Amino acid sequence: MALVTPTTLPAGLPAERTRARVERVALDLFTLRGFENVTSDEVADSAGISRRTFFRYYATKADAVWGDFAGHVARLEALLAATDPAQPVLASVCAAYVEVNDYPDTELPLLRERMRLILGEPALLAHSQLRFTEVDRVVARYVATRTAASPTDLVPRLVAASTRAAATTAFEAWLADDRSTLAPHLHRAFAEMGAGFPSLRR
Amino acid sequence: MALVTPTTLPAGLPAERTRARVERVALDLFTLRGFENVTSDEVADSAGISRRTFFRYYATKADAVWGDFAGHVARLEALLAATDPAQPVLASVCAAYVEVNDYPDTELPLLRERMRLILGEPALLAHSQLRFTEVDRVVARYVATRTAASPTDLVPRLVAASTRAAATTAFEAWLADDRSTLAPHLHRAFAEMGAGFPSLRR
DNA sequence: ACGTTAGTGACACCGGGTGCCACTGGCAAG
DNA sequence: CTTGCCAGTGGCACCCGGTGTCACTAACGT
Repeated sequence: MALVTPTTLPAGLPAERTRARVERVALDLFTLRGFENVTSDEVADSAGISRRTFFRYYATKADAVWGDFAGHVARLEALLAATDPAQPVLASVCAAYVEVNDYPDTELPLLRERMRLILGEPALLAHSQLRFTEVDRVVARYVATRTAASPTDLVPRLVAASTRAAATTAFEAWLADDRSTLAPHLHRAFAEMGAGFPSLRR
Repeated sequence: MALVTPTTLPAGLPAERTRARVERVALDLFTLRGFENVTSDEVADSAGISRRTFFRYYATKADAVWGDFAGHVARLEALLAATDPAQPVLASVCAAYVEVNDYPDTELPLLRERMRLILGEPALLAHSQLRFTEVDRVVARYVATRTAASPTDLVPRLVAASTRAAATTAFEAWLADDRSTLAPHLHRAFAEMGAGFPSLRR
């Protein structure tokens, strides 16, 4: 059959890096021709798997874009859990956001491609709401424990929702400028918000 | 045929209140059995129109839940445009949010049903992101003009995203307590955020 | 009486997503 | 080695949301 990368897989066990390959193919196709203009059939074919198998890997066409987002959320949760209790709550959340998004340089192009799709393609933007809800729950839980409140109370939810909004906005600003790095935008957004938007007190 | 509310419509001109009837039927069915468990066929049938016509009224099954949201956004925009320039920017945005959501008591049950669906049903929550983006653009434009910035700059976007996050959180808190009114939650959320979350400075 | 026009419903079609089943290969037990 | 189990796969049929097309019908102006 194939010498290096088999296009047709053996029907029995899957190749080890199938997921990674599918995600690369999906990202490239979506970036090239737009999320809505690429059918899941095409992605599956290009990755050398059947449509049925594609939907066993990813519950949704959109999910193929997100990579290991559950791991991302888990990392954030771990960072929050390991926070110094002496640090103010809001600062802890912002710091955790910054740290969890501190990717090595080699992964930055991939991250850009991913986020450009997620924030730029309407269908993916809509889907993102569902994914970000997981983040919000983690943050709200943390704030709740730190302030002896319930995760469903207004303040924990509010902190979760607004820090996430700030992070998303920072991402947009980052994407808008190809030469910039993410961290400064995150810091600026969090600083602005944490100080009650001092730059427009008039 | 029917004496009061014809189930089958004349093929020529539509009944005047068709849209209103469809929306009521849709809201009730979705609330009763869940958004995903009701097909657009059922909604159309129950409203006495064909599926095709349903999708001419609403681009999406989800859109049937939103009523005249474009009008809502337009009202918000008008409120912002009519704001006293002496008032601080952030305060103007918050005040506009409060005022545009000041519904008469008679419409409150409807609003609750609507928002409970939108924030509670995953598919509708995802869809909401697309609708809320319209709001964000309006708010960002206003902040941009007030601060002599571009609507795509970080601060205008940030203000839009975070005030909207605060408003959404207030809605959630309102929905969680059947006996409460919306305005106090909005005020609390905006006050918390505008002051940089003073309740967790530790 | 006539053509125009807006709105309607029926039909066929596409694409995302799912349930079901048959198959294939690896692996452990005999 | 053979047998049987098992996870992962692909094919198929199906459901549902959404769209393009077309024929029809009622209201309206001329």
